[in-house]
Amino acid sequence: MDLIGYQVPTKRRANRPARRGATFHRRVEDKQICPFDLLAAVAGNLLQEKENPSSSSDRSSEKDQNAFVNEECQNANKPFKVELSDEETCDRRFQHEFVKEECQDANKSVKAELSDKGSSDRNCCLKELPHPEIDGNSNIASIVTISGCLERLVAETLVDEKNHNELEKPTCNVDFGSSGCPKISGFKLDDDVSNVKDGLNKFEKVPCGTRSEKCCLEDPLDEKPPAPITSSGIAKLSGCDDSMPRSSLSKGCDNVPVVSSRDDDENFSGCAHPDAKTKPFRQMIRIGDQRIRKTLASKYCKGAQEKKHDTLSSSVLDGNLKPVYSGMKNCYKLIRSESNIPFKKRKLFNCSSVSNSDGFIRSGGTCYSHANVKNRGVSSFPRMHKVAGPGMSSLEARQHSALRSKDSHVKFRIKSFRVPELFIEIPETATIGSLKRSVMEAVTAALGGGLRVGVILQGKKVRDDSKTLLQTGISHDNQRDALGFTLEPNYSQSLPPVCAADSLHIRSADKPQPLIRHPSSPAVIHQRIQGCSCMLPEHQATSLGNLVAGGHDSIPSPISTSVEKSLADSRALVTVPEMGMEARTLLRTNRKSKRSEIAQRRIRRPFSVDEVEALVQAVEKLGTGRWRDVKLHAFDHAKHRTYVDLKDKWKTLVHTARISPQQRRGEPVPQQLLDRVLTTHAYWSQQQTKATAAQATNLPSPLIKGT
DNA sequence: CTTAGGG
DNA sequence: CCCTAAG
Repeated sequence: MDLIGYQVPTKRRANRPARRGATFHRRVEDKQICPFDLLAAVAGNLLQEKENPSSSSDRSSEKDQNAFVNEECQNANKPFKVELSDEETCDRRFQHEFVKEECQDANKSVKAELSDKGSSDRNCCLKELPHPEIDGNSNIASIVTISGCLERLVAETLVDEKNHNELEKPTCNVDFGSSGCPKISGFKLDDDVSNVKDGLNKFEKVPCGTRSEKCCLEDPLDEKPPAPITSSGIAKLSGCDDSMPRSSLSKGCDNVPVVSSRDDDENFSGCAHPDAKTKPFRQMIRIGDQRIRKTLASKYCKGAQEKKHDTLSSSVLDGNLKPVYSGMKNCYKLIRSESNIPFKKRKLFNCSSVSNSDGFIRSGGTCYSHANVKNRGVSSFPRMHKVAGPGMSSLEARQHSALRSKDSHVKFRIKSFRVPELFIEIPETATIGSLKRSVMEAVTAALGGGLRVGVILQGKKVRDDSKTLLQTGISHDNQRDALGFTLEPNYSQSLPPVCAADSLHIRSADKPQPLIRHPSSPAVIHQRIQGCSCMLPEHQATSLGNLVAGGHDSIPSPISTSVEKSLADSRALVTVPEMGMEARTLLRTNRKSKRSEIAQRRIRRPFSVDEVEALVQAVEKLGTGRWRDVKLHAFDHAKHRTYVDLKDKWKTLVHTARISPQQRRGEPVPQQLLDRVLTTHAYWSQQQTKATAAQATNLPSPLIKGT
């Protein structure tokens, strides 16, 4: 479940369903909307829709219009308006809560300390954003999201061990951000570690997926200090919205179905209490994504289904997990977490998604690690790597954690890089084997395509490779908070591995639901299966079971595992991005860096000789101006080959045929074929000319004829 | 949505 | 491959 990374919206074209999506994205980008906001908005919409199903369609368009407009809530009139005054706010709050829980035993006064900050922050509102895709698309076949797309690496800087505070700081600092609240120090968990551990222990047992949430808190880079969850805060929250669909977002501490509606206030507040919090919080954390998904799902599913979800989630989560916590925060948080990708979380995602066979187990481990991290995270980083455990997939690149020394050296620890998200679209009728192969291809392509590392500082990409760290400003502590690494795919991939069979569309039963997972990519939408909601439980359970139980045996290939997971995931809740997929990785340290997102281009798939042959044959028959027909005749099954692609290929073939063999690159095309290309091209060109001439001649006037 | 072309 | 203008 956690596998899902964020999804980055991709631009799509022709076959690609998603031009609109692209537009959407652009808008987002243009507006500089932050992914989180977007996510929040989406969540909000979903929720809203849930509440007002009838209006959803109408609204969608409306949303479209308004959508990203606001960095603030412009839609005051909207029934469901949630605003996020501050992205960070949410996080803070979230963290804050977290902290509280953790610290409560210890009697830490985090709350108090943080409180001042908090007042303003508390309002976490989701803006209403449009999620165009949601409305529109629905029929997407089964797309599997293999992995989270972005992997972010976070560089952690460690402080000297000497200074305990320092150690803690990294985490805290990050969280708090440059804003630098001294208060953060209050955060120290060291003392409390033991207590925390207890909590963590539970945590550890939990399935990995859920855990990721925790990471958020830890994520040094992204997170800000939690806002105090003081009563006022709570009040605010509730205040946020009457309209706010908290219910959907949050579930009470109890098992109330997410769907349930607005009774959250109580729950919410309840959560606030330390007692309740602890559990709730954790649960919530774990549930994280699931929760969200559930929520979304819930919209579509009514009543009974909801229960299932809950059940599911609980079962999945170990039973202990209850959907707790109140919603907005959670949702938001979740959203954010993904977007922010606390590295820890990412890690989880990575493991699950990308990792191999033991993926799950592994991820479990990861989670574990998270837990550990948490404990230590606060206290000491060193352990982090432990978490990774032996089998991290190749995908993960671990690095050293860094301690900043006083000397001029800057050390970084990169927990892991994630493999860009992979999307696979495959017919439902495809075999598991083909699915595995597809995944393999996708992964291979992704890895083989080349990745590059990007450095992000203070939310900005550092493009000048010649600058020194010092010049860049990385040498300072404060800097580290803002330092991030990204793995940037050189290409985007959309795998049509199973292209042979076109993807089938989702059955009637399924309804796609769009979710936005990835904040950074504004328009990521996932599709969910309506029926799915019901199914979710099963799927999840199944998936988990499989993972847990079967993990290894079924592990033929790492990829397969991940795929399966993802599959399960997708089924469960997940949404699948509509279109293409993008793979990209992004890391950003500061919250604002989210924007950095890149639309990726489709993966390059050189034409095989067979394809060229088919193309030539089709063109010989149909001519050069009928690419759509050519596509239909010869590449109807190859989803990844659009008529534009065919046209382009023909263009290049003609060019290739005209140049000397020495100048040709790539897989050599039989000269014979090239000859046919030239012949065909010449023939059709002539035909075209003739036709034109004839037209001119016949229709207009003799004048042209003369010419 | 298709074509046609330039990038 | 992508992006766009045009039809």
